[in-house]
Amino acid sequence: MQRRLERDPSRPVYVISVAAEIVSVHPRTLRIYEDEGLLCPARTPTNIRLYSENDVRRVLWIRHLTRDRGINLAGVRILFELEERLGKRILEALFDEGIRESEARAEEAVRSAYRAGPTGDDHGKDPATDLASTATTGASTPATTLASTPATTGRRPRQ
Amino acid sequence: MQRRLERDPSRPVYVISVAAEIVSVHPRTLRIYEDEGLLCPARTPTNIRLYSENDVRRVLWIRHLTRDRGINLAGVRILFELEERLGKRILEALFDEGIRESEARAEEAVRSAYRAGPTGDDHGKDPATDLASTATTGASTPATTLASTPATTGRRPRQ
DNA sequence: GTCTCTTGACAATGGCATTGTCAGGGTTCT
DNA sequence: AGAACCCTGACAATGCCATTGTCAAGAGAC
Repeated sequence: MQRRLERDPSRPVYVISVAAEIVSVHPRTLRIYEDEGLLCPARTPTNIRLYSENDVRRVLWIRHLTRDRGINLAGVRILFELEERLGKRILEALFDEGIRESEARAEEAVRSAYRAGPTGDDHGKDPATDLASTATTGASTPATTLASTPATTGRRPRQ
Repeated sequence: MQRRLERDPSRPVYVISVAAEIVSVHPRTLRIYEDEGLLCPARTPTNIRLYSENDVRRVLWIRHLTRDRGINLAGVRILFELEERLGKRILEALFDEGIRESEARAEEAVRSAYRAGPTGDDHGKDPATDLASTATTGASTPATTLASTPATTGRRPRQ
């Protein structure tokens, strides 16, 4: 049993309050992102959201695009759509600094979350063991920086 | 002397009031688009804006993206930037209906403007004859639907 | 000389993003 | 059982953005 598996970035581990704290947003905001089709965290069999490290990265991307670049959620959705359809790497090529920055912040955030889990870091057994896999996560998630759960592929709540 | 030249879509012909009427926006809006770096119409030697058919198309694209798709100007700017850097054709591939629609509307608008010029359609000699070419228009404009004046290449007023 | 254009500024309107809260009900863990 | 968290859905406040509109002072076009 290798430790590598526990660090799988596509593995859903964070409950919404933890994820929200990691990326410094209100849980409400994460739900909104999901409603907008920008995010699609896994769910437990009992319907509780679980965010992976990739999900966290994705959220940080959204924050970068909206807060730093002034793009609204509709624009972010289009960009993610483009990323998906045109073999990824589109945003990377364009916003190198942005990526580096976002990546660094993600590293930092996740790391600090590992160090001290103030709310519910280790609340019992591994939440990822009994995963629903209900979401549209196609078991793939090959991309490096973005990717994770391609919410844009699944249902599109809003056009 | 062929009529073709007079229909060159990259040829700056419309003064701001005419262009604004063609695309059904306030002249103020066109100036804002320019300030935002989304548009870069040519200028006469005396500094008066002249919009080409491609410029008009570009504005219709902006309107489509903002009004129909809900994307804000920052998002539009990013998309145009991507179009430029990644060999064009990006938005086309993604929004086929959108393009068709926009194109149709542009055709319609320009055509109707040709039929009846209410404000100042043929106000004297050809405005394009004494063109400044001051703008960043690189004499190229090879792309079909979008292109025209790649404002994103020039000065970037706002980051 | 009159009309339109230029820039720059200010303002009003409506819409979006984010945060926040409340209610009613389910889940997890002690 | 009880506490703490999650779920959905709704409502509201705040602040920012997009668009339209106007005014002023100056210059170009006919």
